Amino acid sequence: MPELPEVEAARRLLTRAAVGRRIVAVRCAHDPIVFQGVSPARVRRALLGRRVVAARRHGKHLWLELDRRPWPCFHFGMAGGIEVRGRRRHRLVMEGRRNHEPLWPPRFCRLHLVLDDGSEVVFRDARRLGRVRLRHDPPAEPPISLLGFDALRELPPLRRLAALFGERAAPVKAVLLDQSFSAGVGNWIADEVLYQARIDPRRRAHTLTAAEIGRLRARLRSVLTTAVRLGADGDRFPPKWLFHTRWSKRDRRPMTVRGERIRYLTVGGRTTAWVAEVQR
DNA sequence: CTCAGTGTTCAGTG
DNA sequence: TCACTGAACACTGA
Repeated sequence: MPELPEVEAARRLLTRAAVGRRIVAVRCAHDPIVFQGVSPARVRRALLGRRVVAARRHGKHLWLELDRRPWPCFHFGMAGGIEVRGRRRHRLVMEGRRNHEPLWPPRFCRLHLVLDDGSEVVFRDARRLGRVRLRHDPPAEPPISLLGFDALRELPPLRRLAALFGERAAPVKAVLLDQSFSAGVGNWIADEVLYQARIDPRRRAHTLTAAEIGRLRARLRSVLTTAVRLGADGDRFPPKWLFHTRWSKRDRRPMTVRGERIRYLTVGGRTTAWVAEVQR
């Protein structure tokens, strides 16, 4: 379920588990879709024996900086994630594992790394919408070079953000979802931020007032920092968040905890939850 | 059984 | 050029 907070949680997990470690074994599925045409042999050659220097992220893209290039770059698609098994303890980030599923490596494992302290790192992706690429200079190469500002670390100052919105006629939600605009914002974050900022998701971006953009910016920052602080664990998100309606969408009358009726429509090709009485 | 989905890309349309 | 639509990808869970 990967948007920026989940990818950031995975980055922090990798930082703890893998940075400073050497890769002593590599198991790689033969999957030209997930691996973007790169053969398992090439992946092995790139990773085996390397030391991990850092784990980096931009938007929803994550990569490992190694002591020699190329470096592996990950995108989680709709259902991908990183799992780590420490020497002693199981650690599980993204995908909820079914109860009583003792499997290791986990189902849908695409890439399996063993590190020199005995811990293991797995990239898993049930739907195969995720990607693993090898890059010599990730920030300078696509797809990462095509991304806009990282919505967590690089949120532009109000004036600049207003100027960027001023150039766009598309619905504000579509603009937020555009990764070449704000990298890392996905469907639930866009809905959450627009709800909290009280802005109708269909509003054309260039019609937003300075006050509205100010609210949008403040809510984007607070939603992201809160979600990251809570380890991207939706169960711990504040009860007032619209996010929780994701799980009750099939209710006859989905409501927020404030008793607001939630409506659904399609904006930017995506299902959009919103509250008509609040968002203008 | 059917259908939508926390994402992206591409072809086709207006 | 911009913006939108639908399809495709492959699987899960409601």
